[in-house]
Amino acid sequence: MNLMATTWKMIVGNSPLCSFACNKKEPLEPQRIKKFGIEHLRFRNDFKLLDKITQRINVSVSGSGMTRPVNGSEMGVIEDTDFELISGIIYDACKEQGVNAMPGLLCWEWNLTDKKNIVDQLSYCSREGNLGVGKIFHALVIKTGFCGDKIVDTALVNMYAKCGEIGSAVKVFDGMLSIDVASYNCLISGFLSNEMFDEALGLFAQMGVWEIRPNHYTFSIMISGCGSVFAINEGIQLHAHVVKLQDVVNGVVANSLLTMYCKFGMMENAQSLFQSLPKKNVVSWTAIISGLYQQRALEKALLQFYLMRQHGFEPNEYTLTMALSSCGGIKQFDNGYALHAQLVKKGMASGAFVGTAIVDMYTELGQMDNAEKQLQEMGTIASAVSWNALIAGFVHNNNIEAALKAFHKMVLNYVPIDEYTFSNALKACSSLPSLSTSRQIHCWVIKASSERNLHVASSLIEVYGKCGSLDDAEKVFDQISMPDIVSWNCLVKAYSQHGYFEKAVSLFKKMVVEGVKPSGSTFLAVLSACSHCGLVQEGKEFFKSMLMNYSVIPEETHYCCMVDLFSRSGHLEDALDFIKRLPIKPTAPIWRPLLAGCRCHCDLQLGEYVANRILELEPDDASVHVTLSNMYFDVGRLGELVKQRELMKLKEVKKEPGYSWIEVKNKTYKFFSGDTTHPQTPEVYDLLEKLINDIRVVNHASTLSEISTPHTELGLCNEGKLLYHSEKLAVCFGLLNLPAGTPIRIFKNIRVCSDCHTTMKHISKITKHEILLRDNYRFHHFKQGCCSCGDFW
DNA sequence: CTAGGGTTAG
Repeated sequence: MNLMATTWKMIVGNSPLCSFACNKKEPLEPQRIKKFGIEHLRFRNDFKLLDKITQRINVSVSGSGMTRPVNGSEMGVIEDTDFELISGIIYDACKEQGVNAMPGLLCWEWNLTDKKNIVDQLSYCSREGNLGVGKIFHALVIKTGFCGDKIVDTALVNMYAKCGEIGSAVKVFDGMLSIDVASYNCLISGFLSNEMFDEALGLFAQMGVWEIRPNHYTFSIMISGCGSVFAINEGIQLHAHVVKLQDVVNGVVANSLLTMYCKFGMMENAQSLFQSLPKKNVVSWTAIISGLYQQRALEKALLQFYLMRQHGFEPNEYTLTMALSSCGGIKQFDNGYALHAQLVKKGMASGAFVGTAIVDMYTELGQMDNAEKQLQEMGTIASAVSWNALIAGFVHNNNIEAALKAFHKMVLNYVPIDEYTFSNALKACSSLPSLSTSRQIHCWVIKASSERNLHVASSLIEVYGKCGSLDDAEKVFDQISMPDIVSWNCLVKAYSQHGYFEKAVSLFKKMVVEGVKPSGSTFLAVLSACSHCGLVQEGKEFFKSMLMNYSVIPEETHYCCMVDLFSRSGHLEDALDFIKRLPIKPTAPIWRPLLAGCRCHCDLQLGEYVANRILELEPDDASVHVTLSNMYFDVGRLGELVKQRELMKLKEVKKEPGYSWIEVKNKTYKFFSGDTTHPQTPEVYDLLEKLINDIRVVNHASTLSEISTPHTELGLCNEGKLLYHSEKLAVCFGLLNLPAGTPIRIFKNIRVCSDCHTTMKHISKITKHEILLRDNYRFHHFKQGCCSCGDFW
């Protein structure tokens, strides 16, 4: 206990929870006692099952050997000979409820007149959460006249509380003839597990009124409840309380305090409490490891794990999963392997939880082969969670094909699909992006009634946004009852990505009105819309309002967006000025949009300056040389162009992600993606043109991007630039400076003049227009003339 | 009647 005794006294003195010890009132009033009989009888009408059973129970009329249906006044008077009959009925009812193996019921050795047996059965129902059977036993309790017995009634309270029928628990509790601390504990625990913290607190305070002293059970329950609902004040008061009543300080209470502080994130308190524990057990160690783990203090968690082992405690499944996950999180390859090896040795590696944690660890370490192998080794033990971890791993590691394959395999293996699966699979689709696959999954989502799950809905909005199906995105959004910040952001982003600045802003305003505070991502979306629409003034105002009106602190990405806003619109000096006045040291990603702006607006001098700044920060960045070489090409300085290309090649070779591939008819062609306006191999052009229907555009590590029809779109690209154009074919990359993963659109028969392919605006217009006109992905055929120069729009 | 605890998604 790290606080001074006086502090505790102070807290105790002020605590409303500490009143019980001094607040003496009358014991139970007589009315309460009278009431109880009626209360219990009322249950008969409350429960269908109870009715059913009372109808079916025949009671022999004493001495006559005849039976007739029981009536109300005879409740509770059953003769011994009827118990076998009742047992049979209960057995049948249990079977109806799908309970085949009620312990004790099958062996028929128990006696229904035995109170202990009934209590045992009720506790069994509590543990299993089997309300139906519990109610049958309640009926039996009434029949046998055990109601009114303190222990039986307490067991009933417990049963209803644990089965989630808290109202009935309260009823039984209110009807109890005499109440002791155990009954209170059961109901308090029931309130807490049904998320009724205030009621639990009230009941706890009420104990004092009846002069019932809380015991260590009570404290454990209450303290753990405080931890779950983040009731810091109450928790500390209870701690004070426990210190005051030294007789209740035991290991269990101390452990619950420990856990509570961990849940509050008050790790210093937890640590000092932990140090002061004379007898630490596995629970204490687990609590502290878990606390550190949840604070994402993974090194510390791992250290604690090793300390635990040094102190001779055997780690269990729980500690092991946390240890594995920590190794993954902080990329401790060696420790991860060592743990895995030990687990294999102990035969624990294929356990459901530990096994999944191993899968997850390998995905975090980027070793998807090992992750997949582990999943295979788990065989049928592998749960939906294990599969989800694998799929998410593939998505994170940008292997979309493998992610979808794993999803498919999951389905083939009859692993139940859940909301995590949907979310992961949709994420994979949005990386392609593939509208047809997304729609298929959406159907599935609807069938599984998961469309209101926030994660799934947001994934759907995202994927429809990526595919350009803004109507669908909006429809999904409208179905959400309580959209949260992420769902809002997805929708704002969808509109922003497609250049609907006004719509994005009106959504922004709407979310503010509806009381959702915009986040960094919201501003990113809005700023990027400004940037692509050339709205410099609006962008500047939004940027200003971030911190001033919404207290969102701008981050690197926002700075990039602002630089892009200035650069794209030709305000190169403003961009430079903005960078120079940043509160942080400018990074390469902040400089890059300015370099792109220099190219578009033909400022070679500034371009060279910016290029050097980027190369200072990231000497291996080949794309800088690509841009520079193109700029030299533009002004005809071929000597320098060649120099840059040489530099570029040297670096690109080292940096594989600098390449993309185009796969045509199973042949793969490499091309440069650093700057997509860079001339490609003529061979690639020819094939593109000839085999447009077969095109597969592939980027970076992924090996497959599905193109379902020639007019759907997919692909990944950094910058929205015209990749290639001719009279017959134009491939536009992305929607202008959008993140990797933005769709590539393929247009046929577009006439574009050869000058304007460098201007961003025109592509944005093509894209926007195409989307506006899109009707089941039909092409839009452009008229004669250039959209940029010919004032087509 | 009581304490503890892990893995997956937007």
